[in-house]
Amino acid sequence: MKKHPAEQLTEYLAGQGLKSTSQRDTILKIFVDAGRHLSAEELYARVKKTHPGIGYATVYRTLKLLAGAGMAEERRFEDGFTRYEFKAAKGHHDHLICTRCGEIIEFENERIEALQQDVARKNRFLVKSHKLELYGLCAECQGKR
Amino acid sequence: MKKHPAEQLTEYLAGQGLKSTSQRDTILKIFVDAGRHLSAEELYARVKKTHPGIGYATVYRTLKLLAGAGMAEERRFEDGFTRYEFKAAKGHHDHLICTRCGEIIEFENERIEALQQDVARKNRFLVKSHKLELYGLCAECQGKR
DNA sequence: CGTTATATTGAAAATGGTTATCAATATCAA
DNA sequence: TTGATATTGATAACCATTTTCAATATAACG
Repeated sequence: MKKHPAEQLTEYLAGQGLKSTSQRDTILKIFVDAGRHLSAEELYARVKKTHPGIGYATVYRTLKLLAGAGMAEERRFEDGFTRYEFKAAKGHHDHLICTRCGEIIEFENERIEALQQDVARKNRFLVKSHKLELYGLCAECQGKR
Repeated sequence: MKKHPAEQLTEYLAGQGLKSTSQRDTILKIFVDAGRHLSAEELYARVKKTHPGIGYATVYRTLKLLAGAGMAEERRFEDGFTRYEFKAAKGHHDHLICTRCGEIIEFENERIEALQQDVARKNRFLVKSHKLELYGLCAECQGKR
């Protein structure tokens, strides 16, 4: 049975001998509700609106914590920004990134994954993870000049 | 007729109304000779050995310049380091990256590229560039614990 | 319940890679 | 040569992210 993110976090903290705090719960909730691909700064901005008392560092720390707990993934896109993505139980996926408006579209393609394994095999390489990003213009932005 | 990198750079500089300098020539030569995937810091270290007078900033600036000239490509890998890759006339390729020893193996696979286009088409996305990186252990490192 | 050891917090300082500043210098067209 | 200007080296500035540290909150224990 799948648990709420909040419970997941609580269990993780207990298991690690760490403590539950209202800040962590708050940040997690806002992170999950916000959708995906948030930078620490963006998340902090959202947190600040309803919880002005929470500090910048705590947002950063919590994001790292969530990554450690396997609940968030840290991603560096080619534009230089590091963003975090909430990691539900859903499978691996890759990204289409619009370089004009910043939109990020997710996709998965198991044939590509299979071919990646072929490549790895030929190089006697053991793949642990991968990253595939296609940069260009989304449908919207192709019309604009 | 293909030109030496040095000539390429000279032509680019002249075309842009910029000036040729011994520092730029030196840095370019060392960059090209060094192989690929150098960080600015690594390149600076090599430059310093034979040309202690050349400054840190000049290495950074020259790398940016080369990127602007289309002679180098800036790449951010997931480990957080930005590296530059000398860009010869050779086609696009992707990377296998060993997370233990840092080795970087290049590969190309046109079937993967074709599938990427399929994905893009389905999303009405116009791909300008892409990045595919497989992280894991190289043959060497799989043996070690 | 209080107590207590210790994890966490917020604010601010520190860090690390990269870029900007600036006076001195080199380049190149005239 | 000269002169306008691009470039350089040293250093300060930047900016996102981390670390530090004293104050505070948490959770286990008595």
